[in-house]
Amino acid sequence: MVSGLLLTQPDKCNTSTETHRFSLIGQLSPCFCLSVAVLFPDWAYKPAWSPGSRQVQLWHFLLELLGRGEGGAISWGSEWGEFVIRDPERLAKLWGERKGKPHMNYDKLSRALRYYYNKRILHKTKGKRFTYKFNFSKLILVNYPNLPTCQQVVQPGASVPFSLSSQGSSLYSPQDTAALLSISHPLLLPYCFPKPLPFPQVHPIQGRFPLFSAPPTSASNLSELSHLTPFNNALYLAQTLNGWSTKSSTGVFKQSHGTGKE
DNA sequence: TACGGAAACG
DNA sequence: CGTTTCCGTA
Repeated sequence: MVSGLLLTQPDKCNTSTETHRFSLIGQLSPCFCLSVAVLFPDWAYKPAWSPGSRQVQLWHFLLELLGRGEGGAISWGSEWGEFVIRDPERLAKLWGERKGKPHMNYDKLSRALRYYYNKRILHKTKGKRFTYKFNFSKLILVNYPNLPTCQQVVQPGASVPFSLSSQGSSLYSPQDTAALLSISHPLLLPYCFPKPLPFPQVHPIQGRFPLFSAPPTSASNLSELSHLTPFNNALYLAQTLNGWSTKSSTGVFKQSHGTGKE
């Protein structure tokens, strides 16, 4: 399933300059009753706000707003990972404030969103106005050491990456729904903030989870994986490589599988 | 409303 | 590099 791929060790080491698109990590937590090695894309791994380093990226910001159910400006859509920008200009203003760009507007923000298409972070939900979708479909959370139990992970009523309102929730008891969600899409954990957080402060996750403080920097060999201490690596996101069929309809696939441009 | 090239910026 | 800015095009 995941053999034969370029691997990186998600801790520290900065010797190699090798490019790495995916990183590999240990095993799923026993919580998921599985034991598999999984890959995750670097975009999903990059820390939101490392102490001294990286700036907030737009998708971090979006997840933050979505996670704390900020309301008005943006909210989850009906499908998994889908979100709707309810007030584009307000969202742009918030983003502008965060980035210190007072002249931010939706035109510019949406350009930034469009740059995510090729990076596979987002794609557009066609036909639905102001509606985009995160590439969460194949994301998996693994190896979450401080993970209490599945039930505690996502509480009923917590913000999840799709709206619970109409569908599904009637089928399950709140507890079941919570457990179900945490299993099927645990990725959202870090973004399900119990309360609004002031951004540059210590992320509640950050202290506990190395993932959010130490970006992956180098490549390592499969053999080195044996040195990986599962419990040092806290929260991992994974994506299978064959996921993701976005632009099939239009047929215009710009930079995909070795097909030269032009 | 949405897309994407191009240039510029920090 | 990840946008920001601007703009022609559909």
